[in-house]
Amino acid sequence: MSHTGAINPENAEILETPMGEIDGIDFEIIELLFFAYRDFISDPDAILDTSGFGRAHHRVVHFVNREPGLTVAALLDTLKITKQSLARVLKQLIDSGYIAQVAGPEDRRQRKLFPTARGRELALALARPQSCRIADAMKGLDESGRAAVKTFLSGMINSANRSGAADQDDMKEGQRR
Amino acid sequence: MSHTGAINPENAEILETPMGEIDGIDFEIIELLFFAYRDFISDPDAILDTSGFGRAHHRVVHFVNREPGLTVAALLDTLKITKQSLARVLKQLIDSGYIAQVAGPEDRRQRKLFPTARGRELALALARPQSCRIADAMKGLDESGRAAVKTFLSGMINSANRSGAADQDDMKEGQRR
DNA sequence: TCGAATATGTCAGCTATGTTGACATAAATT
DNA sequence: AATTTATGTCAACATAGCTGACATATTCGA
Repeated sequence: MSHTGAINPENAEILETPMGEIDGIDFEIIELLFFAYRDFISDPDAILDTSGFGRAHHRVVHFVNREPGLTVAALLDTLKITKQSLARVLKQLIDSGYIAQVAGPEDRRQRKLFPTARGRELALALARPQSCRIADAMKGLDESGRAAVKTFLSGMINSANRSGAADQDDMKEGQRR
Repeated sequence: MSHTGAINPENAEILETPMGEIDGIDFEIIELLFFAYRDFISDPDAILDTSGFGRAHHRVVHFVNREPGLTVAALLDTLKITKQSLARVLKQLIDSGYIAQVAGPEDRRQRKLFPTARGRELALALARPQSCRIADAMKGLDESGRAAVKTFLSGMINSANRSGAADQDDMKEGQRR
Protein backbone atom coordinates (compact mmCIF):
# COMPACT_ATOMS: atom_id res chain seq x y z
CA MET A 1 0.00 0.00 0.00
CA SER A 2 1.20 3.44 -0.76
CA HIS A 3 -0.43 5.23 2.18
CA THR A 4 0.28 8.82 1.42
CA GLY A 5 -1.47 9.93 4.58
CA ALA A 6 -0.05 9.25 8.02
CA ILE A 7 -1.44 6.09 9.53
CA ASN A 8 -0.52 6.80 13.07
CA PRO A 9 -0.01 10.52 13.22
CA GLU A 10 1.92 10.54 16.48
CA ASN A 11 -1.31 10.73 18.45
CA ALA A 12 -1.61 14.31 17.36
CA GLU A 13 -5.10 15.79 17.21
CA ILE A 14 -7.22 12.73 17.77
CA LEU A 15 -10.47 12.68 19.76
CA GLU A 16 -11.34 9.42 21.46
CA THR A 17 -14.50 10.38 23.29
CA PRO A 18 -17.75 9.56 21.51
CA MET A 19 -19.93 12.49 20.57
CA GLY A 20 -22.91 11.99 22.87
CA GLU A 21 -26.02 13.46 24.41
CA ILE A 22 -23.65 15.49 26.54
CA ASP A 23 -23.49 18.00 23.76
CA GLY A 24 -27.18 18.68 24.22
CA ILE A 25 -28.04 17.13 20.91
CA ASP A 26 -30.52 14.37 20.26
CA PHE A 27 -28.33 11.92 18.40
CA GLU A 28 -30.64 9.03 19.11
CA ILE A 29 -33.53 10.36 17.06
CA ILE A 30 -31.18 11.63 14.39
CA GLU A 31 -29.88 8.13 13.87
CA LEU A 32 -33.26 6.47 14.21
CA LEU A 33 -34.50 8.67 11.41
CA PHE A 34 -31.53 7.81 9.26
CA PHE A 35 -31.92 4.07 9.64
CA ALA A 36 -35.70 4.13 9.56
CA TYR A 37 -35.79 6.02 6.29
CA ARG A 38 -33.08 3.89 4.76
CA ASP A 39 -35.01 0.70 5.43
CA PHE A 40 -38.34 2.30 4.60
CA ILE A 41 -37.00 3.07 1.15
CA SER A 42 -35.41 -0.30 0.62
CA ASP A 43 -38.72 -2.15 0.16
CA PRO A 44 -39.86 -0.33 -2.96
CA ASP A 45 -36.28 -0.17 -4.19
CA ALA A 46 -36.19 -3.93 -4.44
CA ILE A 47 -39.33 -3.91 -6.58
CA LEU A 48 -38.09 -1.08 -8.73
CA ASP A 49 -34.87 -2.91 -9.52
CA THR A 50 -37.02 -5.49 -11.27
CA SER A 51 -38.97 -3.06 -13.41
CA GLY A 52 -35.99 -0.99 -14.43
CA PHE A 53 -37.16 2.15 -12.67
CA GLY A 54 -35.65 4.05 -9.78
CA ARG A 55 -36.66 6.11 -6.79
CA ALA A 56 -37.31 9.11 -8.95
CA HIS A 57 -39.92 7.18 -10.89
CA HIS A 58 -41.42 5.95 -7.65
CA ARG A 59 -42.06 9.47 -6.42
CA VAL A 60 -43.63 10.57 -9.66
CA VAL A 61 -45.91 7.56 -9.90
CA HIS A 62 -46.88 7.98 -6.29
CA PHE A 63 -47.94 11.58 -6.43
CA VAL A 64 -49.67 11.29 -9.78
CA ASN A 65 -51.72 8.46 -8.34
CA ARG A 66 -52.44 10.39 -5.20
CA GLU A 67 -53.66 13.40 -7.09
CA PRO A 68 -54.67 12.50 -10.63
CA GLY A 69 -54.81 15.49 -12.89
CA LEU A 70 -52.08 17.48 -11.21
CA THR A 71 -50.06 19.65 -13.49
CA VAL A 72 -46.37 19.40 -14.20
CA ALA A 73 -45.80 22.62 -12.26
CA ALA A 74 -47.60 21.25 -9.21
CA LEU A 75 -45.58 18.07 -9.36
CA LEU A 76 -42.34 20.01 -9.58
CA ASP A 77 -43.36 22.00 -6.56
CA THR A 78 -44.09 18.88 -4.57
CA LEU A 79 -40.89 17.11 -5.50
CA LYS A 80 -38.70 20.19 -5.32
CA ILE A 81 -36.60 19.23 -8.30
CA THR A 82 -36.02 20.94 -11.62
CA LYS A 83 -38.16 20.31 -14.65
CA GLN A 84 -35.16 18.90 -16.51
CA SER A 85 -34.71 16.35 -13.79
CA LEU A 86 -38.36 15.46 -13.82
CA ALA A 87 -38.48 15.33 -17.62
CA ARG A 88 -36.26 12.28 -17.83
CA VAL A 89 -38.27 10.05 -15.56
CA LEU A 90 -41.64 11.42 -16.58
CA LYS A 91 -40.91 10.73 -20.23
CA GLN A 92 -40.01 7.15 -19.45
CA LEU A 93 -43.16 6.65 -17.41
CA ILE A 94 -45.31 8.09 -20.19
CA ASP A 95 -43.59 6.11 -22.92
CA SER A 96 -44.00 2.89 -20.92
CA GLY A 97 -47.68 3.56 -20.38
CA TYR A 98 -47.72 4.20 -16.64
CA ILE A 99 -48.80 7.81 -16.88
CA ALA A 100 -50.83 9.73 -19.44
CA GLN A 101 -51.00 13.43 -20.19
CA VAL A 102 -54.08 15.43 -20.96
CA ALA A 103 -54.11 19.06 -22.06
CA GLY A 104 -55.78 21.23 -19.43
CA PRO A 105 -59.42 21.92 -20.24
CA GLU A 106 -59.26 25.51 -19.07
CA ASP A 107 -55.65 26.33 -19.75
CA ARG A 108 -54.52 24.26 -22.68
CA ARG A 109 -50.86 24.97 -21.99
CA GLN A 110 -51.03 22.75 -18.96
CA ARG A 111 -50.39 19.05 -19.06
CA LYS A 112 -52.46 17.25 -16.51
CA LEU A 113 -50.99 13.96 -15.41
CA PHE A 114 -53.07 10.85 -14.83
CA PRO A 115 -52.17 7.30 -13.94
CA THR A 116 -53.11 4.45 -16.25
CA ALA A 117 -54.27 1.13 -14.83
CA ARG A 118 -50.68 0.00 -15.04
CA GLY A 119 -49.51 3.08 -13.21
CA ARG A 120 -52.03 2.54 -10.48
CA GLU A 121 -50.94 -1.05 -10.02
CA LEU A 122 -47.32 -0.04 -9.77
CA ALA A 123 -48.04 2.68 -7.23
CA LEU A 124 -50.00 0.27 -5.09
CA ALA A 125 -47.36 -2.43 -5.35
CA LEU A 126 -44.74 0.05 -4.17
CA ALA A 127 -46.84 1.44 -1.34
CA ARG A 128 -47.93 -1.92 0.02
CA PRO A 129 -44.69 -3.04 1.66
CA GLN A 130 -44.14 0.41 3.05
CA SER A 131 -47.59 0.42 4.55
CA CYS A 132 -46.95 -2.99 6.08
CA ARG A 133 -43.73 -1.79 7.61
CA ILE A 134 -45.55 1.18 9.08
CA ALA A 135 -48.37 -0.96 10.42
CA ASP A 136 -45.78 -3.19 11.99
CA ALA A 137 -43.97 -0.31 13.64
CA MET A 138 -47.29 1.03 14.91
CA LYS A 139 -48.38 -2.32 16.28
CA GLY A 140 -47.52 -1.66 19.90
CA LEU A 141 -48.95 1.87 19.95
CA ASP A 142 -52.35 3.00 21.15
CA GLU A 143 -54.30 5.80 19.53
CA SER A 144 -52.49 8.53 21.40
CA GLY A 145 -49.15 7.01 20.46
CA ARG A 146 -50.10 6.94 16.80
CA ALA A 147 -51.27 10.50 17.01
CA ALA A 148 -47.94 11.44 18.55
CA VAL A 149 -46.09 9.93 15.62
CA LYS A 150 -48.15 11.95 13.16
CA THR A 151 -47.69 15.11 15.17
CA PHE A 152 -43.97 14.54 15.28
CA LEU A 153 -43.59 13.85 11.58
CA SER A 154 -45.76 16.81 10.66
CA GLY A 155 -43.67 18.99 12.91
CA MET A 156 -40.53 17.94 11.10
CA ILE A 157 -41.82 19.36 7.82
CA ASN A 158 -41.10 22.92 6.77
CA SER A 159 -44.30 24.84 7.29
CA ALA A 160 -43.89 26.44 3.87
CA ASN A 161 -44.79 23.05 2.49
CA ARG A 162 -47.42 20.51 2.18
CA SER A 163 -50.89 20.16 0.91
CA GLY A 164 -53.90 22.28 1.50
CA ALA A 165 -53.80 21.69 -2.27
CA ALA A 166 -53.41 25.43 -2.80
CA ASP A 167 -51.02 27.55 -0.79
CA GLN A 168 -51.61 31.23 -0.50
CA ASP A 169 -49.20 32.79 -2.90
CA ASP A 170 -45.95 30.96 -3.46
CA MET A 171 -43.89 33.61 -5.24
CA LYS A 172 -43.46 33.10 -8.93
CA GLU A 173 -40.49 31.03 -9.87
CA GLY A 174 -39.51 30.03 -13.34
CA GLN A 175 -37.32 27.00 -12.88
CA ARG A 176 -37.07 26.66 -9.13
CA ARG A 177 -34.07 28.73 -8.00
CA MET B 1 -43.28 21.29 -29.42
CA SER B 2 -42.90 17.97 -31.11
CA HIS B 3 -45.06 15.92 -28.72
CA THR B 4 -44.40 12.44 -29.87
CA GLY B 5 -46.70 11.02 -27.21
CA ALA B 6 -50.42 11.49 -27.38
CA ILE B 7 -51.56 14.49 -25.40
CA ASN B 8 -55.15 13.57 -25.16
CA PRO B 9 -55.29 9.86 -25.84
CA GLU B 10 -59.02 9.69 -26.58
CA ASN B 11 -59.78 9.24 -22.88
CA ALA B 12 -58.46 5.72 -23.16
CA GLU B 13 -57.04 4.14 -20.01
CA ILE B 14 -57.02 7.06 -17.63
CA LEU B 15 -57.81 6.84 -13.93
CA GLU B 16 -59.27 9.92 -12.34
CA THR B 17 -59.89 8.72 -8.82
CA PRO B 18 -57.16 9.51 -6.29
CA MET B 19 -55.41 6.57 -4.73
CA GLY B 20 -56.60 6.78 -1.14
CA GLU B 21 -56.91 5.06 2.20
CA ILE B 22 -59.62 2.99 0.56
CA ASP B 23 -56.95 0.69 -0.69
CA GLY B 24 -56.09 -0.16 2.89
CA ILE B 25 -52.75 1.56 2.69
CA ASP B 26 -51.45 4.24 5.00
CA PHE B 27 -50.54 6.91 2.46
CA GLU B 28 -50.58 9.63 5.06
CA ILE B 29 -47.61 8.32 7.02
CA ILE B 30 -45.82 7.35 3.83
CA GLU B 31 -45.95 10.93 2.67
CA LEU B 32 -45.20 12.40 6.07
CA LEU B 33 -42.05 10.33 6.17
CA PHE B 34 -41.05 11.47 2.71
CA PHE B 35 -41.46 15.15 3.45
CA ALA B 36 -40.10 14.93 6.98
CA TYR B 37 -36.93 13.25 5.85
CA ARG B 38 -36.47 15.61 2.94
CA ASP B 39 -36.62 18.64 5.17
CA PHE B 40 -34.65 16.96 7.93
CA ILE B 41 -31.81 16.46 5.48
CA SER B 42 -32.01 19.96 4.04
CA ASP B 43 -30.56 21.66 7.12
CA PRO B 44 -27.14 19.98 7.03
CA ASP B 45 -27.21 20.11 3.24
CA ALA B 46 -27.18 23.87 3.35
CA ILE B 47 -24.10 23.86 5.59
CA LEU B 48 -22.37 21.24 3.49
CA ASP B 49 -22.80 23.30 0.34
CA THR B 50 -20.55 25.85 1.97
CA SER B 51 -17.76 23.49 2.91
CA GLY B 52 -17.69 21.64 -0.38
CA PHE B 53 -18.80 18.34 1.09
CA GLY B 54 -21.94 16.33 0.49
CA ARG B 55 -24.32 14.05 2.29
CA ALA B 56 -21.96 11.15 1.99
CA HIS B 57 -19.34 13.08 3.94
CA HIS B 58 -21.94 13.99 6.51
CA ARG B 59 -22.72 10.39 7.28
CA VAL B 60 -19.10 9.42 7.58
CA VAL B 61 -18.23 12.32 9.86
CA HIS B 62 -21.29 11.62 11.95
CA PHE B 63 -20.63 7.98 12.65
CA VAL B 64 -16.91 8.40 13.17
CA ASN B 65 -17.70 11.01 15.79
CA ARG B 66 -20.31 8.85 17.37
CA GLU B 67 -17.99 5.89 17.69
CA PRO B 68 -14.38 7.00 17.51
CA GLY B 69 -12.06 4.15 16.68
CA LEU B 70 -14.48 2.20 14.54
CA THR B 71 -12.93 0.28 11.71
CA VAL B 72 -13.52 0.77 8.02
CA ALA B 73 -15.40 -2.52 7.91
CA ALA B 74 -17.71 -1.44 10.72
CA LEU B 75 -18.39 1.84 9.00
CA LEU B 76 -19.18 0.09 5.75
CA ASP B 77 -21.60 -2.15 7.57
CA THR B 78 -23.35 0.79 9.16
CA LEU B 79 -23.64 2.78 5.98
CA LYS B 80 -24.41 -0.19 3.76
CA ILE B 81 -22.36 1.08 0.87
CA THR B 82 -19.35 -0.37 -0.93
CA LYS B 83 -15.80 0.35 0.09
CA GLN B 84 -15.13 2.02 -3.25
CA SER B 85 -17.97 4.37 -2.57
CA LEU B 86 -16.73 5.08 0.92
CA ALA B 87 -13.14 5.47 -0.24
CA ARG B 88 -13.83 8.62 -2.20
CA VAL B 89 -15.38 10.59 0.60
CA LEU B 90 -13.21 9.14 3.34
CA LYS B 91 -10.06 10.09 1.48
CA GLN B 92 -11.26 13.66 1.15
CA LEU B 93 -12.13 13.85 4.83
CA ILE B 94 -8.73 12.48 5.84
CA ASP B 95 -6.84 14.73 3.44
CA SER B 96 -8.70 17.78 4.71
CA GLY B 97 -7.96 16.90 8.32
CA TYR B 98 -11.43 16.01 9.55
CA ILE B 99 -10.69 12.37 10.23
CA ALA B 100 -7.50 10.51 11.16
CA GLN B 101 -6.58 6.86 10.80
CA VAL B 102 -4.72 4.73 13.31
CA ALA B 103 -3.54 1.20 12.67
CA GLY B 104 -5.36 -1.23 14.92
CA PRO B 105 -3.34 -2.08 18.05
CA GLU B 106 -4.35 -5.74 18.00
CA ASP B 107 -4.89 -6.27 14.31
CA ARG B 108 -2.59 -3.97 12.43
CA ARG B 109 -4.46 -4.52 9.18
CA GLN B 110 -7.34 -2.52 10.54
CA ARG B 111 -7.63 1.22 10.17
CA LYS B 112 -9.37 2.74 13.12
CA LEU B 113 -11.05 6.03 12.35
CA PHE B 114 -11.03 8.98 14.72
CA PRO B 115 -12.34 12.50 14.42
CA THR B 116 -9.99 15.44 14.73
CA ALA B 117 -11.07 18.60 16.53
CA ARG B 118 -12.12 19.95 13.15
CA GLY B 119 -14.09 16.82 12.45
CA ARG B 120 -15.85 17.06 15.78
CA GLU B 121 -16.81 20.65 15.14
CA LEU B 122 -18.23 19.82 11.74
CA ALA B 123 -20.24 16.90 13.09
CA LEU B 124 -21.70 19.05 15.82
CA ALA B 125 -22.47 21.89 13.44
CA LEU B 126 -24.35 19.48 11.19
CA ALA B 127 -26.24 17.81 14.02
CA ARG B 128 -27.31 21.01 15.73
CA PRO B 129 -29.99 22.18 13.29
CA GLN B 130 -31.32 18.66 13.00
CA SER B 131 -31.58 18.39 16.75
CA CYS B 132 -33.40 21.70 16.89
CA ARG B 133 -35.85 20.57 14.27
CA ILE B 134 -36.51 17.44 16.28
CA ALA B 135 -36.91 19.34 19.53
CA ASP B 136 -39.36 21.57 17.76
CA ALA B 137 -41.38 18.69 16.43
CA MET B 138 -41.40 17.11 19.89
CA LYS B 139 -42.47 20.30 21.57
CA GLY B 140 -46.11 19.44 21.96
CA LEU B 141 -45.54 15.86 23.05
CA ASP B 142 -45.47 14.50 26.57
CA GLU B 143 -43.16 11.70 27.70
CA SER B 144 -45.40 8.94 26.41
CA GLY B 145 -45.71 10.69 23.07
CA ARG B 146 -41.96 10.95 22.75
CA ALA B 147 -41.58 7.33 23.69
CA ALA B 148 -44.13 6.44 21.01
CA VAL B 149 -42.05 8.24 18.41
CA LYS B 150 -38.94 6.29 19.37
CA THR B 151 -40.84 3.04 19.40
CA PHE B 152 -42.23 3.78 15.98
CA LEU B 153 -38.92 4.73 14.43
CA SER B 154 -37.17 1.74 15.97
CA GLY B 155 -39.88 -0.49 14.62
CA MET B 156 -39.28 0.84 11.12
CA ILE B 157 -35.71 -0.42 11.16
CA ASN B 158 -34.79 -3.86 9.89
CA SER B 159 -34.10 -5.97 12.93
CA ALA B 160 -30.95 -7.31 11.30
CA ASN B 161 -29.52 -3.88 11.94
CA ARG B 162 -28.51 -1.48 14.50
CA SER B 163 -26.18 -1.25 17.37
CA GLY B 164 -25.56 -3.51 20.25
CA ALA B 165 -22.08 -2.67 18.92
CA ALA B 166 -21.54 -6.34 18.09
CA ASP B 167 -24.14 -8.48 16.37
CA GLN B 168 -24.06 -12.20 16.75
CA ASP B 169 -22.54 -13.47 13.57
CA ASP B 170 -23.13 -11.39 10.49
CA MET B 171 -22.10 -13.78 7.74
CA LYS B 172 -18.82 -13.03 6.06
CA GLU B 173 -19.06 -10.72 3.13
CA GLY B 174 -16.20 -9.47 1.09
CA GLN B 175 -17.48 -6.38 -0.57
CA ARG B 176 -21.15 -6.27 0.38
CA ARG B 177 -22.97 -8.15 -2.36
C1' DT C 1 6.92 -21.79 7.93
C1' DC C 2 4.07 -21.33 4.08
C1' DG C 3 -0.21 -20.64 1.89
C1' DA C 4 -4.85 -18.99 2.47
C1' DA C 5 -7.90 -15.73 4.32
C1' DT C 6 -8.75 -11.04 5.81
C1' DA C 7 -8.69 -5.79 5.98
C1' DT C 8 -7.89 -2.26 3.34
C1' DG C 9 -6.72 0.52 -0.74
C1' DT C 10 -7.14 1.71 -5.64
C1' DC C 11 -8.00 1.92 -10.78
C1' DA C 12 -11.46 2.16 -14.34
C1' DG C 13 -15.91 2.55 -15.97
C1' DC C 14 -21.00 2.62 -15.51
C1' DT C 15 -25.68 4.36 -13.71
C1' DA C 16 -29.13 7.22 -11.47
C1' DT C 17 -30.48 11.52 -10.30
C1' DG C 18 -29.73 15.91 -9.24
C1' DT C 19 -27.93 20.74 -11.16
C1' DT C 20 -27.34 25.12 -14.70
C1' DG C 21 -27.96 27.53 -18.86
C1' DA C 22 -29.99 28.25 -23.16
C1' DC C 23 -33.51 28.00 -26.29
C1' DA C 24 -38.28 26.49 -28.61
C1' DT C 25 -43.32 26.38 -28.88
C1' DA C 26 -48.13 26.96 -27.81
C1' DA C 27 -51.45 29.24 -25.39
C1' DA C 28 -53.04 32.89 -22.39
C1' DT C 29 -52.89 37.72 -21.02
C1' DT C 30 -52.47 42.55 -21.44
C1' DA D 1 -49.23 42.61 -31.27
C1' DA D 2 -46.16 41.99 -27.53
C1' DT D 3 -45.36 39.67 -23.37
C1' DT D 4 -45.77 36.20 -20.09
C1' DT D 5 -46.60 31.53 -18.77
C1' DA D 6 -46.45 26.32 -19.01
C1' DT D 7 -44.07 23.03 -20.86
C1' DG D 8 -40.47 20.60 -23.47
C1' DT D 9 -35.70 19.77 -24.81
C1' DC D 10 -30.58 19.92 -25.69
C1' DA D 11 -26.04 19.86 -23.65
C1' DA D 12 -22.86 19.68 -20.03
C1' DC D 13 -21.77 18.79 -15.41
C1' DA D 14 -21.64 16.92 -10.25
C1' DT D 15 -22.50 13.63 -6.68
C1' DA D 16 -22.83 9.31 -5.00
C1' DG D 17 -24.05 4.97 -5.65
C1' DC D 18 -22.37 0.30 -8.23
C1' DT D 19 -19.35 -3.72 -10.34
C1' DG D 20 -15.06 -5.92 -11.50
C1' DA D 21 -10.34 -6.50 -11.06
C1' DC D 22 -6.21 -6.31 -8.75
C1' DA D 23 -2.43 -4.89 -5.03
C1' DT D 24 -0.52 -4.97 -0.31
C1' DA D 25 -0.03 -5.90 4.46
C1' DT D 26 -1.11 -8.71 8.03
C1' DT D 27 -3.00 -12.57 10.44
C1' DC D 28 -4.08 -17.35 10.92
C1' DG D 29 -4.32 -22.18 10.28
C1' DA D 30 -2.35 -26.51 8.80
